[in-house]
Amino acid sequence: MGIDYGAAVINKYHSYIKPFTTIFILLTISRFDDMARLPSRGRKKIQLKRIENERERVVTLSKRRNGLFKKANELATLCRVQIAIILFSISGKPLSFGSPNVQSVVNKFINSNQVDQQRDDLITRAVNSNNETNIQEFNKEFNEVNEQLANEKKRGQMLDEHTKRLLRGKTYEEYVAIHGYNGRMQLKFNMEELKRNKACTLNASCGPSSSNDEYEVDLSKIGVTNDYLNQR
Amino acid sequence: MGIDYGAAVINKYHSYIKPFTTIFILLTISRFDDMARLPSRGRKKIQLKRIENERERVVTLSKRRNGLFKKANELATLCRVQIAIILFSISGKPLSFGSPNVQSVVNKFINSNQVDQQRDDLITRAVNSNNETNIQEFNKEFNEVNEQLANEKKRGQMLDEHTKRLLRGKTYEEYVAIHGYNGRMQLKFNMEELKRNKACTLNASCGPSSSNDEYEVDLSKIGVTNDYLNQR
DNA sequence: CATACTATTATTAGTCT
DNA sequence: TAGACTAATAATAGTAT
Repeated sequence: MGIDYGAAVINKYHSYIKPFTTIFILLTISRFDDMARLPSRGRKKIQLKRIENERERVVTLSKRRNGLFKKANELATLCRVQIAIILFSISGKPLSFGSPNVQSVVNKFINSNQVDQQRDDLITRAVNSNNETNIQEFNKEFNEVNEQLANEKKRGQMLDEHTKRLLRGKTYEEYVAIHGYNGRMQLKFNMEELKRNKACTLNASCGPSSSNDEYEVDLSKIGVTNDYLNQR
Repeated sequence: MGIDYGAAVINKYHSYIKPFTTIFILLTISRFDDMARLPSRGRKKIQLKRIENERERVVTLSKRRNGLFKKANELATLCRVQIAIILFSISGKPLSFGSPNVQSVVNKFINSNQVDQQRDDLITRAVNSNNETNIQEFNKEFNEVNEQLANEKKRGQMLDEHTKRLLRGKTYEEYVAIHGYNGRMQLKFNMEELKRNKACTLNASCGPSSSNDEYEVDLSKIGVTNDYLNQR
């Protein structure tokens, strides 16, 4: 941010600017046509209260729900915790997220709160129909990473082969194993020498939980409003 | 951001700068002492995988849990929707957030699902019956592949460095570009010669590296998918 | 409905207390 | 375990498609 337009570079590297210095900056700006015309349409601060316009409210719900579920997934991944979110849209639709799934988390929660077991069956069956962790999305990401891995491996092999050529058919690891390595490798290399020497020509195919006490979060300290707190 | 330090004002109001204009800016900077001395200790990007260090993991859980609950409260307030979050901490403690409260949201969820189930019981059950196992296995496998990728990249870097040493500071690609390569590299190499020559001593950085090589996986869309939305 | 864009605001990783 | 702090990264309001 700010890097694009000359002056911002100063901002990025401000820590290198000496104190009490006067600086002259010559800025030549070209092709600012679009920017000169652009109105300010970035994010704006909003009040933490119900959004009156319904269209806006629906869009905000959609966006923020996605953000919330994403955060929940990150939390589950980073900290390996079980988490479930259930919410109802404006039109009353139930939406949920669960890691590993809503059912198990809700069950565990109810059991830990010693709620009667009769409900358990209901929840188990009901939540089964709303497991929202998305396998297809996982598949996609998984495949992407796999592809990256394949590319890296290919590159590694290429480098391996190249190194082998240089080390007379041995891998770097093999070379080190044979010639010893005490944290400092005494290798000498002269490329001209190497190129003059015709005796050894190498080619490309060279072979070688158990607590029941519920934890209360102090909502007032994380920015949850008093109004909300009073509702409880 | 960036407004405080003079230069950034330019950035903020860049939309008012006329096209094809040459501008002289006189910037007088004072009291940059602190900034000049400050080390970089801001936020850093992290990988979306389990945090291995337990201390770190617990702190992250605490911080992000607060952030998540705050977001949930904002969503409930802005859009007037009912929402419940249940999560279990690393030690197994149940933590929850509910607006208006967890129990009512869970109950409503159960009831609405009972109705739904009468309609598409068979299909949803069939689709979801094995979700938990699949997701867990996927997570595991995904992380494994990610780890492999990290290792391969690290190995690639190591080989790169090694190759550079052999090729007098050039990468394999650079060397090929300079000396040509027609599918068969005519390289000569004499190891004895190499070992006798003492002019060039190479350092060993071969052990388990602690370098933060960054491999980036964009998981931004997990849990925020069309498929998810279409299921409703 | 979702998505793309951009300039903002919001969150948070790392560190220290 | 919980705050404070800072410099980053991440989310998103408003807009258009």
